Amino acid sequence: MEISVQELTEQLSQKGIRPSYQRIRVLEYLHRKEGGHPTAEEIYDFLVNEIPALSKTTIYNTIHTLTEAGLVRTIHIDNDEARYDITLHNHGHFQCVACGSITNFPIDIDRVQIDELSQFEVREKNVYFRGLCPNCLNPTSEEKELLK
Amino acid sequence: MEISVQELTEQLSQKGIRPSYQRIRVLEYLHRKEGGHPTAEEIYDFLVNEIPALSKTTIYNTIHTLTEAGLVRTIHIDNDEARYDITLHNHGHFQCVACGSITNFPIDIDRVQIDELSQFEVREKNVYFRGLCPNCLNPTSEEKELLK
DNA sequence: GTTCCTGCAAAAGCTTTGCAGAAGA
DNA sequence: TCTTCTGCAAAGCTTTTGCAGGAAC
Repeated sequence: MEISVQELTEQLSQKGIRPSYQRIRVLEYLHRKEGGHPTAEEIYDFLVNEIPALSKTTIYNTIHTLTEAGLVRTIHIDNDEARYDITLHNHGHFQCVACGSITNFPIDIDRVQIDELSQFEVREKNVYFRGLCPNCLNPTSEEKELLK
Repeated sequence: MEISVQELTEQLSQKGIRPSYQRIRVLEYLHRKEGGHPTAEEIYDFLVNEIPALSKTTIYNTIHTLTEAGLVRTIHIDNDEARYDITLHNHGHFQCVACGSITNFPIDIDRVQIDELSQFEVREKNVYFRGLCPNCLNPTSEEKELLK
């Protein structure tokens, strides 16, 4: 389901964020790539085609703003690059250690209450699994060639 | 409970890792700091006192070796620095967004099975919560002074 | 003798910071 | 006019890489 520019503008305004063109485009990109966990680089590479003067600094600025507002979630699953996604609940991230791909999976973590954390204010819950994805477990004969 | 050098040596040998002095000391440090989630810097700063010629490269080399062997777990809870700990099961990590401290909490994640991941080989499960720790939620009057 | 390990120096690469100009209220 | 935002350039920092000397087997 496409989200309209108007809806995005409202989302930003409701959070007290000035709906600049760059911010709308970043947010729109993340909505379209929902579950795709793009890196800052990927967001930049795509948007710079439409906004030639775009700076990577703006990507970082924007992501920080959106993250603080709770519209975007930052994923630190490995050490290479941070990844970003619009905020979704009740799902975890699986990263393949071979190909690096990230897959969402449902997990009912939002309902989990930890007695030992009763004195803590939990604002964000992340579940990261790592291992091998089906593709890397059973590569096709063609893929096996490439891996040689 | 202290772990002896002999036990550490055996742990390494069993994994096919040559039990060099540096590796034993790193592993020993992580055992002593169990649940303390030290950074590479902290490990280095402590051990360089006893091994003056120690290099940070060796810390990284050693950590990688120990991680691959499954003796150590790497924690990427934020973007600043990786943190390391000896492998423990069934616990999650809570990081305070104010003071940065990391607290372990028990969570029965190892038993969790996700139907959607039946085709995946899950090797590692991490649970990261973020929020405010009790100390930062209710700072003492003295601490409030410091924050001004 | 050969393989593995350590550590120095330098490089790599993501992210942040400083700052000036532009845009918006 | 004053605040906020963007983007260029440079810096910051953790981690990795190349390589040579040394240790272990």
